[in-house]
Amino acid sequence: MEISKTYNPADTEQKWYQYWLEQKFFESKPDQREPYTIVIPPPNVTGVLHMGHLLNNTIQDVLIRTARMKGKNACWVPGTDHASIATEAKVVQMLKEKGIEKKDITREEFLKYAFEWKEKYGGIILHQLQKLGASCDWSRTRFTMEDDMSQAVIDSFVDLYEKGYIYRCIRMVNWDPVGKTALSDEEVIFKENNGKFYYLKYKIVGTNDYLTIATVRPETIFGDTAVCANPNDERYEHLKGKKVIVPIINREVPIIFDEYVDKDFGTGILKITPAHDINDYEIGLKHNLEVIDTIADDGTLSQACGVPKYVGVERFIARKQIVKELKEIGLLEKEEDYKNQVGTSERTGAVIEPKLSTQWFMKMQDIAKPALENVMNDTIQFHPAKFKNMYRSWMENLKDWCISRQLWWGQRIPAYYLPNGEIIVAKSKEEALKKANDKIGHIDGWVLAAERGNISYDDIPKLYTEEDLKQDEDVLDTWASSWLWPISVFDGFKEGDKKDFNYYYPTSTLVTGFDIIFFWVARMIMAGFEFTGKIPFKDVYFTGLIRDKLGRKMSKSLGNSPEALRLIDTYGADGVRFGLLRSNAAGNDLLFDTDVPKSQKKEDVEAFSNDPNSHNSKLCEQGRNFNNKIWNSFRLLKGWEIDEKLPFKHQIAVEWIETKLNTLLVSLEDNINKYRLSEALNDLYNVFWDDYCAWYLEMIKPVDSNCIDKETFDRTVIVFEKLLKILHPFMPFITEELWQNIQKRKNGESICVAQYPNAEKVQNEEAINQAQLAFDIIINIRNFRNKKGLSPTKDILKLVIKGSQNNDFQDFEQYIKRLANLSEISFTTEKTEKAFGFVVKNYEFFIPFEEDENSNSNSKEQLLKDLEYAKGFRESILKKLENEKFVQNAKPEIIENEKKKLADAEAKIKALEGSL
RNA sequence: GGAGGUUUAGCUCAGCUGGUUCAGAGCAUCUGCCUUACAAGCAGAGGGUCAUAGGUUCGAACCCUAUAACCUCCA
Repeated sequence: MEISKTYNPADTEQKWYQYWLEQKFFESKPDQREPYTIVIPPPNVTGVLHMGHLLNNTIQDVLIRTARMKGKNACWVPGTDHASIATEAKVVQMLKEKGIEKKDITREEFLKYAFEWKEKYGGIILHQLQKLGASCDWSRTRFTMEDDMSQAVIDSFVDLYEKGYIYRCIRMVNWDPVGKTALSDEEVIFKENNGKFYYLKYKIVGTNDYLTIATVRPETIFGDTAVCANPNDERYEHLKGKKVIVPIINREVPIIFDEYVDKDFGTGILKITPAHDINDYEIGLKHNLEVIDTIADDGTLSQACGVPKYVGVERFIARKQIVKELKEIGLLEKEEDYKNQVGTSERTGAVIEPKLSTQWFMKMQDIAKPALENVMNDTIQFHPAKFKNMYRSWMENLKDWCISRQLWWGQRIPAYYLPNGEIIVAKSKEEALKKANDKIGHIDGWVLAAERGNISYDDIPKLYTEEDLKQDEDVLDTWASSWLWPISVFDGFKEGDKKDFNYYYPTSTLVTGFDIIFFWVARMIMAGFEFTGKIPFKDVYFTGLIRDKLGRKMSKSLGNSPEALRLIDTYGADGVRFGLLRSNAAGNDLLFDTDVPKSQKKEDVEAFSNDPNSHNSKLCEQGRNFNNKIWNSFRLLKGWEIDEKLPFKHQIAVEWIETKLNTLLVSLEDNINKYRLSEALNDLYNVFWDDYCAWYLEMIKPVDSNCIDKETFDRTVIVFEKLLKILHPFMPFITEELWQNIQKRKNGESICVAQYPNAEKVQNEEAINQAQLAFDIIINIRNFRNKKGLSPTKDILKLVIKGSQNNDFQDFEQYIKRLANLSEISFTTEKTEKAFGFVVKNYEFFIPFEEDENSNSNSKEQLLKDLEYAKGFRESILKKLENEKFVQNAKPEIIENEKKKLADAEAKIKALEGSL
C-alpha cells in the first residue's frame, strides 16, 4: 500500500473519534480500580469553542488519557452551564427579533422558549470539543438547569437557609440596567473611564453665596438629600446648621459634617445621594437622611427625580442635558477631565448602577473557613502555587454573596411569602404549605380550645391553601448551581443510591482559568466542605489567558481571536494541541501568534477573517510538522523487510535508544505528576525527533537494500510503539492511526486503552557514553564539510584516529563511518600532516585533506581556541580545589565531580597539544 | 492606595534543591544540501552585561536588600 508523503489529519480524526465512541472507551462505571476523575468547567450554553476552551480542555484530556492508560478508572464528566444572565439576554434578543417582548409573555412561556433555544444551540460547544479529541464520558453529560441538578440547588438553598447562612435584606447592590438584575461583586469589572469632574454651585439658603461641589455624576443631583463637609474643615465651619438648594429642582437640603469626607479631594465638600452611591448610603444611614431613588431599573431617570422633562431619559444622556442646563442657568462653575474606575457588568457590559434593593444574601464567613485552611495547608494543591496568595487575600476579605437575580432563566428561589409577609423556605410548594400550616399548630388543638370555651370558634385560624403562598419571583445566581458541580454531577444531593458519588468523589484534578478562581474554585471548595465535609478535588491546575500576539486579551469586540475550528481544520487537532501545550507552563498566559485585524472596525475584522492567511500560526505549524515527522518515521519503518537470515547487527544502537527511552519515561512521570505538561511534551519532542529519528533510525537504516535483521526490527517496533503510547495523551489521533497500522490489531483494541509503558531497569550507560562521543565526532566531521563547502554525499572523506582500535567509542565506529559518510577509518600512532585535526574528549582525529594555506590555519586556529578554553576550564577547577573553604564545605560528590572534570580537562589539553 | 507577579538570545519562553566554562529550547536569522521516510525535510553556524546596584556564600540566573520598568488582582 502506498502511504502518503504527508500526514493528513482529516483522514484520521473523524474515523478514530467515531471508533472510540462506538467502543465506549471513554465511558466509566465504578469498579475495583482506583478512580481518576475530572469534572469539566462547564462552558456556557451560549458559548462557541474559543482558544481558552482549546487550551483548557486539551490539558484535561492529556491528564485523563494518561490516567486511563495507566490503568486508572478515568472519568471525565462533560456538561454545560445555563449562564443565567447571558442566556436570558440571548433569548430576549431572539424573541425581540420575532417581535415578542419579554414583558408581554409569562414566565412559563419564556422558559419554554429558553429551553427550546438551549436544545438547539446548547450542545454546539460540546460537539466542538469532540473535534479536539476530548475523551469525555458523553453518557454522563450534565446541564446545570436539568431537573436533578436544579433540585440540588434548591436542596442546598433550603439547607443553608435552615442553618442560618442565607438571609434576605435591603442593601445597596450592583445593578445591571441592561440585564435588569442585581449582580454579585465578582461579576462587576472595573474599567478605567475618561470622565469629567463637574463643579456645581449650590446656593446657600438665606444668603447670596454658593457652595461649589465637585461630582462625576451630575445626573444624580435630584437624589441629593444633603451635602457634607469634614467637621475639621475650617472653610466650612460657619455653615453648621445651614441649608443649600439643589440646582434645577430647588430642593433645600441640610449641610452635614462627617469625617468620611476628604478635605483635599475636589472642593472638600460632597453631595450626598444615598440611593446611588454606597458610601453616600452609609452616610445617609448615619445621619438619618431621606433616600430618593431617582434612577429606574432600566437606567433611565424615574418619576422620583421630580423633573418631568428628564423622566425616562437614559442616565448618560440625562447627564449631558443636565450639564447643559446647569451651564445655561450659571450653576456650572467648571468641568475638568478626570480618570476614574467605573464598574461594568461582566455579561452585558453595562455600567453598573449602585441600587438599593431587597436581595438574598449568603453569609460567607463561616463557610469560607475550611476552604481557606485546606488550600493554605496544601490539602488542596494549587498549580502553580503562587495563586494561593491571591486566593487567601480574597478569602480573608469576603463580603456576603448576593445570590438573587431578577431573571427567569435559572433556579427559582424556593421562598414562599404568606399573606402576612412571613417567609417560608421549602423544597416545594407543598412542603412550604405544610410548614406554614404546621406553624399554626394542630387544628385539633384549636378546636379543643374552642370547645372548652378558651377561645371563640371565630378565633380558630384558617389553614393556608396553595393560593396563599406566593413564591419569590427571583432566580439564583448561576454560580449557586456551578459551585455544586463536582457533587451534583454524581447526584451527591440525591436520595438513594450514591454509588457513583461515593466512588468518584472527591474528584482528582480541576483544570480552570485563574480568572474564575473566586467565582468558581473558591466556592466549589466551600460547597465541598459544607455539603460533603470533604474536598471537592485534590489538585487545581490553573491555566493562563490566551492573548493575541500584541499581548491583548482575546475578545469578541477586538475580533482578535482565531476561530478554533478553523485552526483545527488547518493544522489538525493534534497539531493545535501540540502548539498550545508545547510552550505553556501552568498559570502562564500564552501569546498566540496568529495575525490580528488592522483595527476593530467591522470591515477590517471581516476582511481579516476572510483572509486565508489570517489563521497562520507558527506554534501550530510546529505541531503539524511534528505530526508529519512521526508519520514519516512510520513510513520508513513500514518500508523495511525482515531478512531472517541476517544476524542481530545493531545491538548497541538498540540498547542506546532503549536506554534513552527509559530515561525519558522517568522524567515524563515526574513532569506529569508535577503538572509540568509543556516540559513533558518538550522532552517527548526532542527524544522522538532528535534521538529516535535523527540518530537512531539513521544508524540502523539498511544501506543497500530494504532488508533488516529481525531482532533490530522487532525491538525498533517496540520502541516506536512505546513512543506512540506516551505521545498519545498529547496527540491522540495520529498515534492511534499509526498504532493501528504498525501491526495488525483486533477490533476493540485501541491505543487509548493500551497499557502505558513503564521504565525498565535496563540502562546501558556504556552505550550512552559511546554514543555521545561518536556523535561529537560526527558533528565535527560534518562541520568540517560545511566549512570546506564539501558535499555531504559526494565528497568521500577518510578519518584517521590517533590511538588504537580499542577505544571508548569502538562499538559506534560503524555508525561514525556511515553518518559522517567516510570511506574508511584508520588508526595511527603519529600525528597526521596535511590534515584537518580536531579533538574530542582526549582523542585526536585527522581528516586527510589536500589543503591550501587557509584551511591549514583554520584548523590550527580552532585547535588553539579549544586549547585556550580547556586551559581556562582547568584553571577554574584548580582554583576551586585549591580553595580550602570549598573543600571543607562542598558536598563530597561535588568535589569528586570536580576532580573528574580536572582529569578530563587535562587529558583533553594533552590531546590538543598533541594535535598542534 | 494594598497585595502579588514578571524582567534570561531579535521574538516567545524553560532553567525544579545555589554546584561542570551553565547560560538552554522553539521560532526567526545565516550557510550548504531536492543525500531513496520526511523541503511540513537534512546538515551546520551565529546570536546573551541572566533589568540595575549592592549584599550573603568557597560558589549566585537561582537566596537577601534597594531601585527601575511592565503586568495582574483587590480597593
